[in-house]
Amino acid sequence: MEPIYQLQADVLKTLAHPRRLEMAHLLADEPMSVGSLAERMAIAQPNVSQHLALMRAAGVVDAERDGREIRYRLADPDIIRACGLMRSALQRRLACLADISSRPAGALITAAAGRR
Amino acid sequence: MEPIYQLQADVLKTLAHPRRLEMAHLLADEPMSVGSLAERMAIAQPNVSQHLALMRAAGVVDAERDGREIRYRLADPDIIRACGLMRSALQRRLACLADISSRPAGALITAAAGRR
DNA sequence: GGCACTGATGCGCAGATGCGCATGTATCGC
DNA sequence: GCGATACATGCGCATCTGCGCATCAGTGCC
Repeated sequence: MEPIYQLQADVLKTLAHPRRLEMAHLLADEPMSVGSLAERMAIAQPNVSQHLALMRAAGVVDAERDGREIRYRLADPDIIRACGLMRSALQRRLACLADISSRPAGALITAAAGRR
Repeated sequence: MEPIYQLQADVLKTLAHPRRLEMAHLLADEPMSVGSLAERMAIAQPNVSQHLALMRAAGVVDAERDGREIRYRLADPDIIRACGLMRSALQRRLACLADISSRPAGALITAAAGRR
């Protein structure tokens, strides 16, 4: 199997979590400290730290110490750009769904069931 | 939390597996039956079937019966296009790495993070 | 109907994930 | 050095995944 699939799967797995996705989104706007992220997202600091450690290991974000804070930022904007494209596609799909919401689901998002 | 993050996380999670990624890649080239996929990828048919079921539930692929075969194809090429963009970005990173060093493959990701 | 073929599903197990919680570690001001 | 601040890490637990295996279900052909 092409190694690129394994690498990409690792990166995707890292991004495949709502909170990490939101983190990436926030960090795309501006670099931020762990505490700021925890506050903005209203979740526990150790949890934020763990997610960031994963993203760091996958090369999605970079960390840099700044005084007693540690500022995280996106390591590769291209990756998150691709993410943004996907999000657009999904939003089109959501809009389309909302448009004809009374339809035998079929192809479109059984995950729409996921839309809670 | 924005619901779009949950939806996208579900799709990403579906794609975050080397085999499913390869499947998506193969299906992007041409629609294919379960058996063909199993043969091309040299993995067991039930395994292929399970992966396809997941991708189908996430709306990544569509299924259509054709005689006694069932042909799968990509449901939303845009999503896989975004995937392709990400892959390009990662390949650039790989190339950059190969340029610099001959490290053990396991260190690739973190090394890549370090290199940027 | 009977049979071969194609694909789906159920089961069990080993390994991975996400989280809360408590605790460890590095930096700054005094 | 000491305390406070800002993150990281280890642990335990409930849950989820991926896989092999055996088996079930739908279709076409005789």
